[in-house]
Amino acid sequence: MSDTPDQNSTPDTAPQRKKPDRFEVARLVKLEQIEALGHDPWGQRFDDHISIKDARDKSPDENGALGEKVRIAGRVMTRRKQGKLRFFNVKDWSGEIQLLFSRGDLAEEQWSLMGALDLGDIVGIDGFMKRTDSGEISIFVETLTVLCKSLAPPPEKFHGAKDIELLLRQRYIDLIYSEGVLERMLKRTEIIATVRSTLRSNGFVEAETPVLHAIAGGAAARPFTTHHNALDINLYLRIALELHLKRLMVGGVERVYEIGRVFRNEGIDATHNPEFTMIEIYQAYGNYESMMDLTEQIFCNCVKSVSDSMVLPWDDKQIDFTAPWPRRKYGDLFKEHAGIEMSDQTGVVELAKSLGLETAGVHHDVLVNGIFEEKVEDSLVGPVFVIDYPASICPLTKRKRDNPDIAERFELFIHGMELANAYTELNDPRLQEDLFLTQLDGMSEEDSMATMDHDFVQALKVGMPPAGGLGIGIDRMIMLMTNSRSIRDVIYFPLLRPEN
RNA sequence: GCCUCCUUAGCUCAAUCGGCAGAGCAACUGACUCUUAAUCAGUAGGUUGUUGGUUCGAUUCCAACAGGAGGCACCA
Repeated sequence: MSDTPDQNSTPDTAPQRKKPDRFEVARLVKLEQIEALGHDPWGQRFDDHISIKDARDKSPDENGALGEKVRIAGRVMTRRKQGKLRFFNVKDWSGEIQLLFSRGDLAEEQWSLMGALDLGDIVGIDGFMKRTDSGEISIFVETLTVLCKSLAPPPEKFHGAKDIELLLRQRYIDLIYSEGVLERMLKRTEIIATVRSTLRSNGFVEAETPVLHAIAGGAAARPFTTHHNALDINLYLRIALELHLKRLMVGGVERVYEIGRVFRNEGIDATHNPEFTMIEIYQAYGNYESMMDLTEQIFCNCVKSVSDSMVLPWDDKQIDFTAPWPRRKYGDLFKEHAGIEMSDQTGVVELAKSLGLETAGVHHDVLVNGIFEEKVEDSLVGPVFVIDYPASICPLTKRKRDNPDIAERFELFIHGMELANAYTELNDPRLQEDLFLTQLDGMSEEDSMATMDHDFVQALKVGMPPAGGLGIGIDRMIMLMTNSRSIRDVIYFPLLRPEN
């Protein structure tokens, strides 16, 4: 390797500097103008500025009046010329404000510097609060500081960028120029902070468990696989947080949760991204009913953190989060919507066939659940807890003491979407071992969670207290609380196929 | 993985029943001291996603490929 590579011998395959387009060329000219005026086009530390929102609050009330001196920083969004007056709109993450440059009042050098600004540049401003003659809250600029030259042109100023692919690939464009995108993502942060504070106030501690798993357990999903070179072993990206958190409960961490990314190698659509954020929460000496209470508390606190009302808009509908939420038995809902008892062996097979489900050699409860998903889930407006699932499809769940065919499990549904899944956790190691070995008829290995994890069984043998466990799909929860139709609206960088 | 649809200037969109590809914004040049998506006048800006095919001629028709959207399947 040479420190002074011969540029003439650069092979064609070497990465090349991208040639500036005509827009970049025009902006580079401005950049040189800024440098020629003795300014740094890339800016420096800019202390003691206030948010644009706070600046706006300092505005004088009377049109034409000059107010107090302020310092702000932000990105140039729009620009209007009116002879020797120039108006700029500048935005930071708190809001937007108009700047007013006056040729007659500004130093000649400053006027030239302003002339080298482009849409998208980031500027620091010292000036006086002012209301213009038409009443617009503005800053009458005294000193302009260039903080960052933008070399790429912004999207169309009125319609903005509309191309979904562009907005997702260049999410920063979406954040800057699409109405409400940044605000929505900041709400996400606020909601997750509220989840944490709610759990903290209930005595839960946060843990970090491995992302790389030797056995991808705790849920039914196809995992991503990877390889560790030094150990020469294949590993899986986790599909759930469950089994490690339960090991922690064995270890005496009595109230524990993790907010973490999990990975499932499945299809992508409005409610599925290959990597998504889950929270799983475990409470020793609780059960699924205590987890329902906790679920309500978490959701309600989160709603309060982003809204004044417990009723949030959802498309042309609404969601009323006011607790308590109904708790409906799986079997009752099944009978209500399917018209038959779920214990009706022949009836279930006939109904499954009429719905086009494969029935040959398929376990009764698998058919029941297939029918439930077809006939019931979409009609669950909620919020509603569906409780008491068929035990055979719940291999990590404690059975009801008086009925081993029913598992103490609930799922939370809102507008047909599954938001949470919770159990009274199975802590009988011998039953757990049996269930890991049980391959339900008609279920693939991936679907059945029947992956033996001897170490987890060993942990249960050491002894896990009776407990409630709860998992919530954080992205979906945020979708509901921000009226977002797609999971990609609440994830900064959803997965896209790479270009080229 | 399967089906249908989409891809035109930096952005938002037109148009071509197969015959020189057009606007607005943005850019550039001027005029304008209270404007606020859009003042006025002018200039420039295109391998119509890529590669083939049909044709005198393809941006338009056909095929393959790439990326995207919706639906199905899978899943939370």
